[in-house]
Amino acid sequence: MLREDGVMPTGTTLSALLTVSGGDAASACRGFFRQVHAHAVRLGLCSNAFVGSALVRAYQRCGDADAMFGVFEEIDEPDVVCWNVMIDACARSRRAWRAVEMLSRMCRGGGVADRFTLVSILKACSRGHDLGLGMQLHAWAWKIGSESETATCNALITMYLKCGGGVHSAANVFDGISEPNIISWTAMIAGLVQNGLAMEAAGFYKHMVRVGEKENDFCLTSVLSAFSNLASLEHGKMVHCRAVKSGFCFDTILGNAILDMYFKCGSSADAQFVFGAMQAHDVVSWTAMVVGYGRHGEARKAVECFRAMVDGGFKPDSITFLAVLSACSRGGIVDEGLNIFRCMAEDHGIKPDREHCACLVHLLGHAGRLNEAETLIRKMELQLDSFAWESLLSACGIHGEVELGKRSAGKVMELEPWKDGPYVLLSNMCAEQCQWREKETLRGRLDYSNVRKDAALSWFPVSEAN
DNA sequence: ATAGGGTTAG
Repeated sequence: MLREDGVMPTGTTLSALLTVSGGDAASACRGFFRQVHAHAVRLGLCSNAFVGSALVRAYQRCGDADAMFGVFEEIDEPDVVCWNVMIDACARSRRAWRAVEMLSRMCRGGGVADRFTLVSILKACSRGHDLGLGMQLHAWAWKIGSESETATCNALITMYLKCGGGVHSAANVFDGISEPNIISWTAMIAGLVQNGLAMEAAGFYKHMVRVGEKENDFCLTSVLSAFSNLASLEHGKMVHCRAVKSGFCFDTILGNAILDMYFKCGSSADAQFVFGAMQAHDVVSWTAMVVGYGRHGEARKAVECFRAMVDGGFKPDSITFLAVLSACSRGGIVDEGLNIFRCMAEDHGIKPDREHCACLVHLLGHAGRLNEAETLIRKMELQLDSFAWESLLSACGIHGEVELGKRSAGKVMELEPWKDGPYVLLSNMCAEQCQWREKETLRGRLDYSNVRKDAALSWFPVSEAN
């Protein structure tokens, strides 16, 4: 409209345009942001601090890091707000340490960091798991007198709980907040769950409800992960009810957490119901369904779900593929699994990593297609990793394939000589095939090398990973 | 006129 009337937009107009069209689907706004950027270039407004910082924020929101750094460098004299916007954008990006680099550039240039800068650097610190830096930042908070300020404390709590600084330090910060808000409570609950303290997190939530703090969708998502970890269907259902009552249940992220909770608490029917009732799905929703069915041994349903997802135009990512492959592997659906593995690179452009390959080796191995499994490992150049070879070795044990078993065991011994597994598995295989002399040789090698078979403890809980 | 804290999938 402005352009049609012959009126020239100013910097104010442009920065307003960039901030108005924000919200959730910022990646869809990329084209629009570029148009505004082009106008700014034409009008010579890129050096303007307001336009520049709005452009940085816009490109950060749609995930275009290159453009983000590009527009920042065009700003003439970045003020503290420009630096803060840029530092925060870095902290949210995949390369969080860039935030710290930016901070030092800012200080070298004579800029003075403030409490907004501090919060962003804390965020970067949490993502980088740097407790040492985090504690220095805590000291800095005291220095500038924001040690009991809510936003600063919230960021400090997250930092302590994500960087392994101990629950006690986080709780201390929480107790020192003059006015804790819902974010403070959520930071504690989420952090406790992440530290394996789901019971404490649940207790914290109860306490929060008792003091009358009003929960929101973010908070309920964290609470759900606590009850999922506790496999407490009853409490999970209660949270689901609260989400429905408060109208939060239309949120996709919360819906994902609810259906995940139902799977983890053993009710795939409820999970399916929630999935059906959700207003919108994303990749996470679909992946959670595939994962859930797979865990419940419903491999067919997992595959159907995967197919429906692709047909519906959703783009599966590497986690989705791992989920569907592992469902096939557990359910013994060999050819379907092979097909999906093939289309992963060919149709979806996702390069299989070691876990995908290990999954497929397991799938082929257990179906007795041992040579195909060996070919796969060699083709994928996974020699540097013994994981796939171990999987093949155990399949050889099941199918009595001594020769291939020896080759696989040899690979494991070569790559990770400290492991006792291959010696034990192989010697048992030789015993079953009555190759007694080989068995004794192997046992002898086990004794001479530094490898010792761990003593078996019949009462010791065996973890799934072994 | 531009800025802050918390969330989901193996």
